[in-house]
Amino acid sequence: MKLDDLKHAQRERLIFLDRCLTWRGMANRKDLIDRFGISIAQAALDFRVYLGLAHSSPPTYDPVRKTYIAASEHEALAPSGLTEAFDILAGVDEDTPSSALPRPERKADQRTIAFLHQAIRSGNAVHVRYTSMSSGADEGQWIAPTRFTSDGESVHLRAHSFKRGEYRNYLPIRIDPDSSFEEKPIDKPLPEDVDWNTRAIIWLRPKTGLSDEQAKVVRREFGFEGEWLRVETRKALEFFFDRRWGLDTVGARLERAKTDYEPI
Amino acid sequence: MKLDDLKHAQRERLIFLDRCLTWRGMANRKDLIDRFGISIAQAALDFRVYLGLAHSSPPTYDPVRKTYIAASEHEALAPSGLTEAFDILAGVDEDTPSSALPRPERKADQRTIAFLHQAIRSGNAVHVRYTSMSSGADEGQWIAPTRFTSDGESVHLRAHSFKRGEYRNYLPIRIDPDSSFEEKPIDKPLPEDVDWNTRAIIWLRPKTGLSDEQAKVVRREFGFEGEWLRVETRKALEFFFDRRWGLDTVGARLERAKTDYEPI
DNA sequence: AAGAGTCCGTATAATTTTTATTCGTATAAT
DNA sequence: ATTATACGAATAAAAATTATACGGACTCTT
Repeated sequence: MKLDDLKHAQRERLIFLDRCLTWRGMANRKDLIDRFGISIAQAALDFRVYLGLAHSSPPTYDPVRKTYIAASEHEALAPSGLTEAFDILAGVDEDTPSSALPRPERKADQRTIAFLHQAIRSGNAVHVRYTSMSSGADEGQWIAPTRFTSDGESVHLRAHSFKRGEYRNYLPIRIDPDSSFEEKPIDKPLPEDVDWNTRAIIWLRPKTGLSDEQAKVVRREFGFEGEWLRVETRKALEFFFDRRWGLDTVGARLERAKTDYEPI
Repeated sequence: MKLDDLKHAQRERLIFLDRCLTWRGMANRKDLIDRFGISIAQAALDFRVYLGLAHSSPPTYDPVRKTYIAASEHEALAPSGLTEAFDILAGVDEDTPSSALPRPERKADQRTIAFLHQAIRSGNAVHVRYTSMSSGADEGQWIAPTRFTSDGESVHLRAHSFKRGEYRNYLPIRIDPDSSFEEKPIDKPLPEDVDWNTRAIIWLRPKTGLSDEQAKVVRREFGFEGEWLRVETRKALEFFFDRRWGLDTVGARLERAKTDYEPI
């Protein structure tokens, strides 16, 4: 019996349960009931299924505290990062501001995104008017969108620009919603998107100048033991890396050691 | 009939369906089947329920393209931001690197987090050894944890420091996993966490020096019409704001106009 | 020391959700 | 014409979930 053998709904519930045990170290049927709106009986069944799955380090019921307590050597069924599981730890008050810092949410026009998605699917070129920060609004141009990407901050459109003769990242929000979005087939095959199909392996190390003690903290914080932390992405996204990881700020605690490229 | 009247599982499916229609502009039963592992029959039922709910702007079936197409004035049942719905647009290839830039994942020790969570729940003080970046490891100290917070990058612990006599934000990863985590009741009531209970209303405007044209783009990008963008958070989290929003970088396109504080 | 409250557990039947299966329609591609 | 792929609808069977009732262990209050 494995987690994957279960139906989607129950699997979701058990993963939630697993995270409660992992990060809170405790769990109740009530947790499941509150989160998923199921009955007590079903929550009890879920617990029993969970106990069946967690044979390596099963939680135990503590009658004094009236909860299940995770084993001290608890092994998560579906490992998760702390950031990912933050909602499990954060108490939610409806009225007051969240306990999470609000993120800069980029807006986007649904219709525009749907047009672009459509063009990607059909493999057509599409006509858009694009405003770049530097050169201002253009007169309209044909681009061949290939996919959406994300730098963690906002969503980008990866597309071949016929004007420039290369692949570029576009911000959908800067596409005029009143563009024609006219589609046309691509006459000759596009060149390969080399940067997309190149793996960028970035090796990071604690910033030069940190004391040994500090470097040790940084290593622990980012979870690497040896000299370097290895991060893998695509060359096409590498441009966003330094900003996303804060390497360009004064308080940076990591710096690049080297970068390897290899075709995918 | 409303979305909230449904059971959790079906609601999840309809929200997914809603997002497909919103951002892709199209949806098939197959989308539901692939995502949730349900049967064709159930997917068909879900579609019918969705059509019943979306009375204001129902999608229509296009027999030529063999899909449902969102109405051009489609109104989302459960509005979502583009970032949030990115996974709906991103094609997932198992083997190749993701189309999203990897984020710096902070590690954390599960056992430590569980101890802290426990202390928060019971309202006890807890003994920890903390390593700060500036002053190095300490000899151990008592803190009274109150809650977890998040700056979007990593998770913090909000706690009253007896040593400093004030509330502070701690990084759980910097707590020595071999701390005693001994608990003791708090003898006299803690002072109020004023910064936590103060609302910080931050007013942002397009950065001085941008052209009118550029300012217009910034306004559209962050979704505000008037002079300012209003963002609300807690004073206790304000310290992280500028970095999170990139206001401290050279390429910043927003700047603070003013900040108002009011008790919550 | 007794009683209330809360968590747990089990078990049954009733209900709801989901599946499996079959049949029929429309469109496009070969 | 045939095949393939979308769709819809209807049925019975299977599975998941609920409602309900019962009992045990522990804590807290009276």
